[in-house]
Amino acid sequence: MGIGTKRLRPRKTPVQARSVETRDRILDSAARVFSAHGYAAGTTNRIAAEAGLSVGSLYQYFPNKDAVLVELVRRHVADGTRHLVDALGAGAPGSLEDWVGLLVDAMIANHRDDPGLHQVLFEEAPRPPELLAELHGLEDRAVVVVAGILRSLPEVRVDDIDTAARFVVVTVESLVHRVVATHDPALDVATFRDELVTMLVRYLTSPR
Amino acid sequence: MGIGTKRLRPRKTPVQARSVETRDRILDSAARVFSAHGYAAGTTNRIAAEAGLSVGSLYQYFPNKDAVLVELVRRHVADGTRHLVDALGAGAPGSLEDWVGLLVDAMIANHRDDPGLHQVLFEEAPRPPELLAELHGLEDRAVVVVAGILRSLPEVRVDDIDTAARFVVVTVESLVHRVVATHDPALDVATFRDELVTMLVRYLTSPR
Amino acid sequence: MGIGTKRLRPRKTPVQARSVETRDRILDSAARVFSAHGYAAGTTNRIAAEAGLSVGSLYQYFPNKDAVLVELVRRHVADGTRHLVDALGAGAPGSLEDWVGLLVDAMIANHRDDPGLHQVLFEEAPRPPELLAELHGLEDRAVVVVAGILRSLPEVRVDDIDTAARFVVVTVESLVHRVVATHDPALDVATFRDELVTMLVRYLTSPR
Amino acid sequence: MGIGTKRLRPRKTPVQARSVETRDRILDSAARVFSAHGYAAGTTNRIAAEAGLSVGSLYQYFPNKDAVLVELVRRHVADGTRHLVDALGAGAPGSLEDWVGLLVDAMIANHRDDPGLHQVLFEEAPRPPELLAELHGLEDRAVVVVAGILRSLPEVRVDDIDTAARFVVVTVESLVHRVVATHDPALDVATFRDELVTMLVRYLTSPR
DNA sequence: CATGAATGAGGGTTCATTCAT
DNA sequence: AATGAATGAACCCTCATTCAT
Repeated sequence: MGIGTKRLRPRKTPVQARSVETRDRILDSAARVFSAHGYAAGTTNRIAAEAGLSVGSLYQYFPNKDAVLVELVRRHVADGTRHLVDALGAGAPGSLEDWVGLLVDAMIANHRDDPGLHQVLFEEAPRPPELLAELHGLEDRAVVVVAGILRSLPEVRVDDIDTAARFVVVTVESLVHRVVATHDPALDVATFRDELVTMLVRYLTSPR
Repeated sequence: MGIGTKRLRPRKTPVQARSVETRDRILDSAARVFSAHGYAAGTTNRIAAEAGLSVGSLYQYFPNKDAVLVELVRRHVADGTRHLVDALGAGAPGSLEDWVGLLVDAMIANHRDDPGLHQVLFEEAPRPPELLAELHGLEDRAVVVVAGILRSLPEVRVDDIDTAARFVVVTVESLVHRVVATHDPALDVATFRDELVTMLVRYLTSPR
Repeated sequence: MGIGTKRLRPRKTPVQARSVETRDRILDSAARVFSAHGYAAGTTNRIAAEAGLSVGSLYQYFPNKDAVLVELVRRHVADGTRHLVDALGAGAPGSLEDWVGLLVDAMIANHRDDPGLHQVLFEEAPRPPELLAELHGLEDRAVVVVAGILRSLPEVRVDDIDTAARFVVVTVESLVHRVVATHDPALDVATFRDELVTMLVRYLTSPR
Repeated sequence: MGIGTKRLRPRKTPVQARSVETRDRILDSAARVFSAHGYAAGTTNRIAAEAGLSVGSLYQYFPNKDAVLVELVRRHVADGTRHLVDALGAGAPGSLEDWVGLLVDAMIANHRDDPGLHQVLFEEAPRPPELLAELHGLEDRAVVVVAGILRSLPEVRVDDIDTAARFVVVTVESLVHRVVATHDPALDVATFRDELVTMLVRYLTSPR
């Protein structure tokens, strides 16, 4: 399901430690190369060279260029998820504002790691359907978590918590992406963060 | 002014009706081709063929592929601006909610024309600095307009109207883009629109 | 003979004054364009534009680009011949050294008119066989003239006057071309001229 | 040094025997193709095909078409230099006439290898400034060598040996080029050679 | 497993030439 | 005669992918 297509499945399931390490090295250099040169100019030769390998070797770990991309996205998403889980799962922050702040900060952190790479991965590069499906799945999980939190907070007053949760997730993701990726000189990240938190809190607590 | 670089300036300034028409036909087919195949696969030959011309003719109207793209963006932006001006300038809608609704609807209309094209134009394709500058200029103008409206409405309560105006503009743009471009099965456009309006109204009117 | 090929014959024999004038205008601009941009970058469109015409009109006076080139060479050669005839036919200069000086100076004058054009015409551009034949014919005529002069001068002592005459013609042409066309910083034209005259005089007068 | 521009530097410095061989094969076929078709019609595809390779391979050894040309010129010049050094360095030929004959013969040999190629290389094709500079350097070195020889010969009587040496070098080069490259039916190479030697000897030995 | 030379389809772009007006 | 838009073959070059070693 999803990633089952033969075209994108890794050629070998890495069981030996050495293989895993090489695979990761390739992904790391792919990240650097894409981030620095963009998707189109991120050639497989460049990636291999950056990893200290020959192209041939790269093709023993990934069936084609897109597979590298997909794996990169997957890794990036996993990192993001970990950021979020770590942040939200750390303890009971108390107020809604605290929760929302946590959410926004985690998302910002996630994008800040490497804005260039993020832009390539989520805008410039072609995203095969299996990737989109996976991203939607991730969004769904995030919505579930957020909905759970919202339900636990008495100050939250919305008609439909699930809808609100999804809207919050999408909003945070889109806006953070927009602000970190675009280098908008008119928008300072700190004040942006505060306005975003304010907006979301008001959205979730205003009386009908 | 703006895109003054020789590299991207249209090759002939069309004065005769025939030329203008051909130019537009090229842009129309470019829109269709980019939308259907993406930027990289949208070859100049394909665009020309789709327009019922030969490549050579395309290059009599545009100095290179990127210039076609730039012109397309510019046309798209002009359309969007017209949408907005028409909507906001039509009359005095009265309440803040009406105004915000107008803004959101205009933006949705703008994206709905051709979501695929929008995605190519603003994400996938390379955007030369001139274009980015122009887009920032557009955003600035929108912020000025919105700030003017906010200032005229007594129910608006924010610390800094300019910051709020920019935040509103960016939010509407980003979220509408996200929802219309991405085919998120879990997000219905109608309810999304209502939630967005609600959120913005609350953001702008809640007591501090 | 020679220029009889259909491919290069001018499309119309210009009988009306207007036509002749336009033809010349085209050749003039071709000269300017070739000289400034080289043969490859001297496009027919550029030539026509420089002449204040459309490409279509150019093709009513010349069947193709090469025909323009050929005509240009022919004109250039005719000018050169006139230079030479004027110089050598002016009167009786007397000594061999005077004659040789005249020959060399005429050749230098001929090249100096437009070194860039000369280089394009005689090096860079493709020279169809009919052109080569014509140039050889020109050389032959020059050899005859020079041989006549040599024969009339008592100080000339060579075994075979015809061979010597041809050798002189070729030498003058080649060396002048070389020095004027190439911008050799180590070779001053004035001293070069003197050395050349000296060399030729010695060649023609030394005792066996 | 010399051709330092990135644009023309060979793509890989060949260290393995295989690579060197392929590189040479490409240059050889480039020589054949340029010689037969001229520069403009000597397409990279044709060159690659003639070498039994695909275009892609050609571009692994040379960054662009001009780089092939430059390398060809350099090789040609190196061959010529070797010809000359071998000839002049072989021993003490004795008389001035012997020396001059050696020089002329070496130059003829150099051009005879492939007259067509020579014409393309030094006339038709675009010569980047780096190349011109290098050629001037070569000329300078030749002038130094010739001047040294002239100085050692008592029969030489000229005012300025350096000027004379340069004049001799330029003359030999230009005339040999002219005669070998042009297929002048009226000029037999053997008699041309004798006349040239005669002329130079007289130039260098006649009493003032 | 690794290497890197080789492949070749395909892309952007130019320009001599034609032809409808 | 003149125009200039239109044509399209041909060019240079790139890069994902393969394969002999």
